[in-house]
Amino acid sequence: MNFQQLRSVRETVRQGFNLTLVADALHTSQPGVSRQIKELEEELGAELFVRAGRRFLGLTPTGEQALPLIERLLQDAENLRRVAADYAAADRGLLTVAATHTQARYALPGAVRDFRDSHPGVSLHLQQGSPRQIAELVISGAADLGIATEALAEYPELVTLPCYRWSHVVVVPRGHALADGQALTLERLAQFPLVTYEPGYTGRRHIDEAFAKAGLEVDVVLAAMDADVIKTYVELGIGVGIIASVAFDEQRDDHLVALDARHLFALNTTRVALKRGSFQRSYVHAFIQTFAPTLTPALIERALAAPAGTLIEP
Amino acid sequence: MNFQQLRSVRETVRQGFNLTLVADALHTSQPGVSRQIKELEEELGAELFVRAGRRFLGLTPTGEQALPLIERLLQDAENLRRVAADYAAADRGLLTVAATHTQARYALPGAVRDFRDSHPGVSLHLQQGSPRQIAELVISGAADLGIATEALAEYPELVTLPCYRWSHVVVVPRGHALADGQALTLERLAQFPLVTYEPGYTGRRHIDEAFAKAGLEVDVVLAAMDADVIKTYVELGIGVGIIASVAFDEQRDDHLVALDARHLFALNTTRVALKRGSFQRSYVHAFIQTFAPTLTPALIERALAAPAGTLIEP
DNA sequence: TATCCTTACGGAATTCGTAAGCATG
DNA sequence: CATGCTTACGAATTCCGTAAGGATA
Repeated sequence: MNFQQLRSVRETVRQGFNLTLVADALHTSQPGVSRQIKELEEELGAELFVRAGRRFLGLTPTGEQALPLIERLLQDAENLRRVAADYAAADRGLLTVAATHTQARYALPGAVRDFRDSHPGVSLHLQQGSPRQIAELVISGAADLGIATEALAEYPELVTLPCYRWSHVVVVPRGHALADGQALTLERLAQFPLVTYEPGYTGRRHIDEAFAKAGLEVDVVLAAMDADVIKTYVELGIGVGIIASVAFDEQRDDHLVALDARHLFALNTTRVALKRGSFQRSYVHAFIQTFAPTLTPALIERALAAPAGTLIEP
Repeated sequence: MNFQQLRSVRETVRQGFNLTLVADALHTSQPGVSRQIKELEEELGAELFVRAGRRFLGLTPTGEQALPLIERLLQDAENLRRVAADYAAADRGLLTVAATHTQARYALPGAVRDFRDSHPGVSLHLQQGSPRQIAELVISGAADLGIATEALAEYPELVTLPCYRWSHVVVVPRGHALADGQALTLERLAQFPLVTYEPGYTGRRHIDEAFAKAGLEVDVVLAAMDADVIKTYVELGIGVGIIASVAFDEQRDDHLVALDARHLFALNTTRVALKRGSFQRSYVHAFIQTFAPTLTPALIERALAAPAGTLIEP
């Protein structure tokens, strides 16, 4: 039994049981992968994969039970490397953060600046994507941590912890009818065409839920993945914008007016996600605590070690 | 990184940092072990062992943190083999039970007979030893499970579960002064020379505690590791015996009289011990449930997966 | 017939044990 | 000077990629 065999098995599942893709992903030859799997199965004395002739179709019951062990073996091998790397040079390395546009653009800059000052030896990579892409990046190990408001908590492979809560604001051009000082209600809002986030992004779910609960039909004339795009179209008069409050900047956005909307839409919680069972290097802890001071290393380590389903929060 | 390197590290710790002993234990050459460790340290970029010149003295902080990961890696490799073996031939294999003499002689025979009938393909090895030896056998992997009344719960590497409770009896030759029908008390007992178990065996702790609590000095003229020896000397008139109630057989021991002593000494709990984090083959679960029907596979698996310190009992 | 896995083969790299060397209590 | 780890070296094994083969949708 060796790690290359285990990697081949894990990657075969990840790549949907296509050994050719596995070989590409592992930067090796396809017959090599074929051999790795065959030799592991021979050593174990049991087949891990269901085959139809020469095609791989899925996992056998043995494979189903073996896969979590294989995942943990490879995770622990990675953890071991991290432990050593952390002792060898605690303040040098690579930190890959996966975040949504909103986080990367509005929430992270402060933490990134502070972290770069305190950890000049760590090179920081910022990956952007949808919440689900972020989750996959963290699960696959391509990113050390993910930050998003949606979806992350749905993945049992991830440990998520709350960073901060925020609400939406409504943005309109100066002089817009909604900016008349009267109370903002869902009913009034629903009378205008709206410009807001794509479904699955940045609290869009809470927006839809609020209107649905009030029995209101709304006209979303334009949906975008980030607040910059939304604000641009609001400035053009296309409709009324609904964006995260952090995404509004009094000075930069002085053509617009922001109207508090926390009484209209449920509060959102932005969460950080780490791969369950992973060991995190000290600078990863440092970064998270810079971003969300309540998330101490001890708390995070406890959450990482807990089995799926356990609730550990500050 | 490969498993042989990890095995070398684990064994080096187990063998007290003597590579020559490690080589023997792993059935390889001493320079081989030396190389495995060196290459792993080179790959990790950190030293795991503290050296004084050419001698190994102990673990570095890196090594201290790495060791639990290495242990779990090797355990999971073993677990993977067991999963596969169980699917390949669930009813064939080797079951090694480590137990004290008392358990092996008086408690286990029924379970062993039933298990042999139901699992003819499993060859059963019975290892005997002191509770601490039993614990070490299970921790090292030389035994699948351990059964004893003492000490097992002290090892964080083990998961222990209660099998049954029992009390002591006092045994005397027929016609002995204590067999006069009057109530048995610690005070009366303390007037006679005693023959009982060695310290650390079969509830001896509760015997000592009872006398100590009553402020009584006792004269243990002979201590033995098993009830057969004790009974033999009681028959010879050397003293009054205190043994586990299961160890008294009305018919076989008809030269002796057993006097109930459950009001004198605290109840004892015999426990089964498994290595924490291990996967157990189905016949191991079958054996345990034959011995202690309350210990279901689901319960045991939950206990095995729990971190040290968690209490999971029926 | 294109896709996908297995088998065959040969060179390269790795592995491992023996023998010799060296430091230390 | 005996113990215990490292280094050196050569043989054996293992590993891996290329090329060819066979099954299936």
